[in-house]
Amino acid sequence: MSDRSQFRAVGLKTTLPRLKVMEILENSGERHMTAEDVYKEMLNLKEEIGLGTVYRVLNQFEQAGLVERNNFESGSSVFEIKSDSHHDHLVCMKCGVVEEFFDPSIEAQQEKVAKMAGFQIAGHSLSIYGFCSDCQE
Amino acid sequence: MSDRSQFRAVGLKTTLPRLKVMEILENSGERHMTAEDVYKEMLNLKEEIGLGTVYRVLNQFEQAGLVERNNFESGSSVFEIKSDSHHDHLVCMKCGVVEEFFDPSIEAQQEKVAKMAGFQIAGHSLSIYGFCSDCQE
DNA sequence: ATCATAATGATAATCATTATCATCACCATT
DNA sequence: AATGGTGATGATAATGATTATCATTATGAT
Ligand SMILES: [Mn+2]
Ligand SMILES: [Mn+2]
Ligand SMILES: [Zn+2]
Ligand SMILES: [Zn+2]
Repeated sequence: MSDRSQFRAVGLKTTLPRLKVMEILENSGERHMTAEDVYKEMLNLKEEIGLGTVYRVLNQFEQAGLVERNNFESGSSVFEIKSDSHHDHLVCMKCGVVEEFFDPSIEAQQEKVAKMAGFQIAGHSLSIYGFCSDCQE
Repeated sequence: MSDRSQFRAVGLKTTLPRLKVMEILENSGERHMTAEDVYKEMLNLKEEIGLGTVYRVLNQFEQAGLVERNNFESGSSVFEIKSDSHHDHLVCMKCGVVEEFFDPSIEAQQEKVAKMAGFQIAGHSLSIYGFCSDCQE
């Protein structure tokens, strides 16, 4: 479906800033961008936008379930288009590259752990920090 | 060993602020405190200290391996005395209670995932968010 | 085309945290 | 025990990320 109809579906007006932010998230090589990243890319593309609008729009997209926020220990949130399938992350502490993975047995064990503790799971965040193959030694 | 000798072992002078911060981390019921939490508790106990000093000292303790920092998605870091054994966390999204767990099979799977991706693991952060047994319905 | 309403952007404000720096306290040495 | 060099402290200002405000503007239903 088009961004236009996506927006309509979640009750957000179709505006140029929203279209542009979504377009950047979809087309930029980076799958995990900070608000600042999006803003700078916007300027690159000669688009006018306020940084505050980028933050506001990203929050709305998150609320609406269109994007996902992740907090790697970098000080600022990163956003990515929300896909139908869940995944967790491997983060390189040198070059910053982020790899995604999904491990069914880890997911299953989390359920068990939560049940054991009497917790009703709403979500989880698993980030493995280390050095990617290009950044060792 | 005493805090005094712990400090000496990592090259930190034994000062009143450091002793007090460590004491609060050891004796407060809360196992996961923000810098602000520590600061307020300090004031409760009628101790003079600057908030900046709390931040500084907590960072030094972290650097020295005496305390551990965790970033639950709350906006501010929480600190706890570093224990010899690693653990991960279950965080209640309503009352904020934090439970700790250790699951060997999850730990082992993480190693496999990292190996598969060519990553050399340095650490990881797993937080399960949900509702504790007291906060459901 | 009109118009109520939602959205934008410039700006100020907030929040957590860190940097500065003059003063002070710890502790090895005398 | 007194001294002195160096590390530590606390008041304050600064920073970085993010959010709030609000007058102006754009959207979309009519
Ligand atoms: Mn991802
Ligand atoms: Mn813990
Ligand atoms: Zn790397
Ligand atoms: Zn609870």
